[in-house]
Amino acid sequence: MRLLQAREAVMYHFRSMLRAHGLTEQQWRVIRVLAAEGELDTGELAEHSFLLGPSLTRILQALEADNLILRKPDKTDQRRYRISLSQSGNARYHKVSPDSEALYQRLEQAFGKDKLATLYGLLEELSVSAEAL
Amino acid sequence: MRLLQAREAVMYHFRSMLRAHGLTEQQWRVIRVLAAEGELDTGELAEHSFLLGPSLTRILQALEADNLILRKPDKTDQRRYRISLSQSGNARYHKVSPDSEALYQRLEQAFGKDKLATLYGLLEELSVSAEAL
DNA sequence: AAATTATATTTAACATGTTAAACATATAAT
DNA sequence: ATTATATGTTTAACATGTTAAATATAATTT
Repeated sequence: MRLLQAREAVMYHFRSMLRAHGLTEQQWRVIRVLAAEGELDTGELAEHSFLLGPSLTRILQALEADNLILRKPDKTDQRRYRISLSQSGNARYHKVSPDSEALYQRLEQAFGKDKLATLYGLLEELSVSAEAL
Repeated sequence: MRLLQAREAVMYHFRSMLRAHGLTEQQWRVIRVLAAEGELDTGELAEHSFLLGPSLTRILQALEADNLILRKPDKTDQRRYRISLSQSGNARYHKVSPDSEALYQRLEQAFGKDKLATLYGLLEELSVSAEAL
C-alpha cells in the first residue's frame, strides 16, 4: 500500500525534529491532544490520539516518569483516570509546537494547500469505505 | 495525520485475513515481493517490501523457521544472501493470494477505481514533496 | 600488499503495534 | 442484594519500528 510509503516520507522529518525535543511521534500526539482538549480519561485520549489501549498505557507511563502529565482518579468511576498536562508538559508543548507548525507549513507549501485538502477528503472517504467492508 | 487512520482502516481487514493464514502483514509483503520478483538479496528485498534492515532480518528468521524461504550465500559478494521462496513458500503464496486479491477488489469497488487512482497519484506526489523537504 | 574507507547485514536496546487475557469496577438483571 | 454481564484499563506475549553500534566483507587508497 502506497499509504505506508507516503506516511513514512512525511513522518521521517517529524520524527527527527521530535527526537531533538526528546519525544517520540506517539508521545507528541498525546501531548498535542491534551493541550488542545484539556483533561481527558484514557479512553477518550486513546481515541483522539489514534492509539490502542496497551500502547497508550506504556506511553502514559513514560510521560508520567518524565513528569509531563498528571493522572488523577475519576471520582464517579474508579476504573478511569483523568489525564492532563503538567506544568512541564505544557511548557514542553509550547517549546515543540512552533517547530511542528513550521514543518507542517513547509510541507503544505511544497505540496500545495489545495491538493492537501483534496487528499484529506479522499483519505476520509477511504476510511469510511474500508470500515464498511 | 489522517494517513494513519486511513491505513489502519484498510489494513484491519487485511490483517485478520492474513492471520487466518498464519502470516503477519509484513511477512506477506515479503512473500508477495519474492513471488513477483524471484530471487533477491536482502537489500533489494528490504527496498521492495518497504521494510528496514533490522525488521527484515527478524522477519526472514521467522519465515526461514517456517520453511517458507531459502537463503543462499551470494557467490561474488560474501556479505549478501540471496533470498527466494521455498516450495512451501510458493504454495502459501498461491493459497493466500486469492483472498488478498478478493479483498482488494472489494475495496476498489467500494471506494471507486477512479478515486483510488487519483488517491495513488496524490500520495506519490506527497512522498516526493516530503522527501524534498 | 597494508591500511583506510565504504557497504551489507546483523545485533542491541528501547518504543510501539497487535491480539488475547486478566483485573477491577459499573451496570443490568433476577 | 446477588448474580450476571458489560466496560475501562492494564498485563502478557510476541512482532515490528527505529536508531545506533557491531561485524564481516568489498573496494579504494597509499
